Amino acid sequence: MTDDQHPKSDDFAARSGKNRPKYVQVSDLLIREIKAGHWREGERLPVEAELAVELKVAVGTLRKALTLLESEGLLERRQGSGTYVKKPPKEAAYQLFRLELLQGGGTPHAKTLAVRKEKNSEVARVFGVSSSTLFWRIERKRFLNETPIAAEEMWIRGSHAKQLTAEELDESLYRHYREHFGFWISHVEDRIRLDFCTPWSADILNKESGAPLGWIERISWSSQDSVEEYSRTWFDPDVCHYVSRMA
Amino acid sequence: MTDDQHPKSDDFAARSGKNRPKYVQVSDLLIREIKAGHWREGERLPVEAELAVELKVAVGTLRKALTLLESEGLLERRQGSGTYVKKPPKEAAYQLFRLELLQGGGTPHAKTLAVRKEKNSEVARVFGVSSSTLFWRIERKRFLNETPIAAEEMWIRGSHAKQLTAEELDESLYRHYREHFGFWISHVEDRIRLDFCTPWSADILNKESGAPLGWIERISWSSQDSVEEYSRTWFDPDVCHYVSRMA
DNA sequence: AGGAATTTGTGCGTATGTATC
DNA sequence: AGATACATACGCACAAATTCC
Repeated sequence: MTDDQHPKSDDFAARSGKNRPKYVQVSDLLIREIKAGHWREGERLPVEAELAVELKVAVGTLRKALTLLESEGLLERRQGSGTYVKKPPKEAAYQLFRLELLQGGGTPHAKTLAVRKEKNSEVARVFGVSSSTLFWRIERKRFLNETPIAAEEMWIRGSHAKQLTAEELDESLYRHYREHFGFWISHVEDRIRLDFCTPWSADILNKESGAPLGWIERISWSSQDSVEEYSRTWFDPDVCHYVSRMA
Repeated sequence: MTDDQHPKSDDFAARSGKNRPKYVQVSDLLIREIKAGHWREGERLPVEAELAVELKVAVGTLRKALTLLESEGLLERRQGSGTYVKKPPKEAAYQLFRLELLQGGGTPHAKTLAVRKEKNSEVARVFGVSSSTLFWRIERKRFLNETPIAAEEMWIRGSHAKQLTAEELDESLYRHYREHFGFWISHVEDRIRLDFCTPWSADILNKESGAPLGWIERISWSSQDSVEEYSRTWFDPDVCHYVSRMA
């Protein structure tokens, strides 16, 4: 870290074309260190006093950077204990799942029905790649408290795995992505429409063909803002509904 | 503000049974001042140095309190200018509206059909009040780009107005609440289900009775976490869909 | 247009409280 | 109980943005 109190031409500022405050530069530096694997998930960082000396900044400045990173979810700070690299949320497996039983709640659960590699020009358009690109297509049946509630098909980039079978896929695909493919979903966009039972969904949901269904089309992005998943979920409106909270 | 650096028995701590940090006490104090109308919306607060002296805290401590209040959306701080009491967002009229045309987008627009005062025990339960409480019930027709897309009925507390007619209600009820009733909606929860055209909704949406419809049940809270609105929206799935983004 | 005054933002350093180990 | 580590609090100097003349 450069020691000019109000930097005007250090490395980062020069590259980014901006005059970023020193505490932001420090936080950027720490982000790079963490992503480069300098500290592992869950590992404790050096204590503030040490790190401040090492980076040649005042403790207060370092603290501001650490606080910023904590607010962004990359670090966890515990008084009396230390500052830790935060693990991607383990319990967040179903954090982005928005279906609930009509009476409220329910524990999500999924069963993989089929996995195959294929091309799909419509899906390729969503991902913004060439229509000859191969995707993994995964079909699943979803439950809340053992009640079948939805049929689902999803696509991810074929490049993530050479082989992929139903057996090796986790309950939570999001966790599988993180632990086996090295990325994780940070935000999604859902469109909820109305559709009708096809023979496929009727079979899975045990409904008569042609009955009305809720239909969720989801695009999922990684924290780098790249599209990493596209999915379609047909849910049975007799047993569940979609819940959305916003501020 | 008490001047013990690490307060152990000031007014607030005594009342709350906790030892709150001084900067939190300061922010609590400022919240009370603002709510009491000591400073109006948009008005500038005294400069940091003055306010710090007045409250008998260090400037840094005051700054931490002000930063906290800014993060909570009560204040706005502008370098070189001052610290201002934030006005509730004007442009947020349709911020919480989540229906879009199937092809995407569309400008929201609403027409009030009927307004009347009535009791409704089901609605009273949502508000958490006695079932004999009177509510205003407002029926509206919603459009996107002049296309009729939804029929809506909503309830608000009867106590907000003695009289209320369709003519005096704004396009945006949320704005009307803010400007005439003195509260505003800060967060909502939607449940999206499937329903079918009733004679009423069929008439408004120009559909045949019994056709499937999307159904949104919404509970809206003010920033004080009190339920202030309950609404039901039936939307035509042939022309629009519900969109939800989350991180 | 431009410079001075004002006001918040950044940065430094230190002392002490409080939670954890 | 003692050592360690983060949290709070104080105060000062200067930068940057805004305002005003």
